[in-house]
Amino acid sequence: MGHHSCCNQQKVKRGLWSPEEDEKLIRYITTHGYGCWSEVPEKAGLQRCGKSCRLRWINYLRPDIRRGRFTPEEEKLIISLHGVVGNRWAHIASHLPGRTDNEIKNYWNSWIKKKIRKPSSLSSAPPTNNASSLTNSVDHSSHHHFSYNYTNSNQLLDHHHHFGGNNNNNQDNLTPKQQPLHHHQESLFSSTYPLFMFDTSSLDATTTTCSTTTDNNTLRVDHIFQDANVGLSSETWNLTHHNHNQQVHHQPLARPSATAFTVAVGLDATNYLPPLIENVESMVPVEVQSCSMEDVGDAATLECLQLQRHQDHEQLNAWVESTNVHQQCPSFLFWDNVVDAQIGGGQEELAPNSSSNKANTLSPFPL
DNA sequence: AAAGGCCTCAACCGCAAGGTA
DNA sequence: TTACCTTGCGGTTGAGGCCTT
Repeated sequence: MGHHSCCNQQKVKRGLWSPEEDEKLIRYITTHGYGCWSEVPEKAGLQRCGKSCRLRWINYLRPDIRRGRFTPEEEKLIISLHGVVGNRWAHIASHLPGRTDNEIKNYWNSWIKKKIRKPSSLSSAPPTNNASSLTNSVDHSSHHHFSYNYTNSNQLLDHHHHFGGNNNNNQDNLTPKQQPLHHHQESLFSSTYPLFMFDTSSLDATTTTCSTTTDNNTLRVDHIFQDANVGLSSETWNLTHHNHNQQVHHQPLARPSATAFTVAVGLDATNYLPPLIENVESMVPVEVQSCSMEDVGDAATLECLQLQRHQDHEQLNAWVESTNVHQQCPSFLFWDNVVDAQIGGGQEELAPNSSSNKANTLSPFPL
């Protein structure tokens, strides 16, 4: 088994840490800090690699670590966040003070297994998927594709929405086994729904819709946004961040073939979760760039988002009209209550490029 | 009581990104 | 520009404890 470059010394110890090692590491870190982890083992008198020391400290020894069972609140938050960011455990952990990504990851994996093995607690639909299909779904999300294979697990039925340029792939085509999905959605959504603005130009039937193309009866859906307890603080939304995020690495939010999902703005500022804002912010420049909305510009995008956040549909419609966003980017689509529409049936066609510009203006989905 | 399966979680591995010389 | 190093992240493994039969 290969070793890391930092761990290729013969004397490096592996495996569980002894109390003595812990004590050495704690003593060293508390007195010297950990400027360079690669130097820590030597200076602390440990026969470990720096990486191992770092992991031990971060996941176990640091003083602000919080151990013990997850509270229901934490659990809810994890579920919600996982639906938003997928397997980005570090990101999720940033919302849970004292919890580590490793802990959350372990918890999630255990939780998944537990739910899989308890089909009786799941939906009325008979189980049609096994653990492997679920594992696949997790793998998808780990690549930040937000492509979830929804099993019959009620717990795992993350809220999701489909984006249709083609209603042939909508719910009408679902088998009876798949249709109860909306029931789960309803139970999992709260009353406040996020609002979306995204580019539908690159969408196609195979990548954007609620389809039945995957293994067995699994429903594969591009997951955009699932939890309503996600808000955007206007204070945090500024062009500085925006510009910054244009330079940083963007995690793709859709499959590479469909750079569809751009802006998700929560409406409930009271449930503001700071790190998610970063996520939201990071989505915007991608679309701004891809849509060639130079004339609309960053400031206008900001304005748009803020209007969305305040649910000021009238002003937002005015904004849409004034900026000629439809002409410049006809594939942009705005809507709110997308979730509501999906829950409520959502069988209407989504027509981002319909003859009427109204179809692209801000109006409840479906249009 | 014993054995086997299951579950939890600490730790490791590989990879990618960022920094720097 | 490139190579190397460090750090951080997510996936995976495996030891040990717990549970079931």
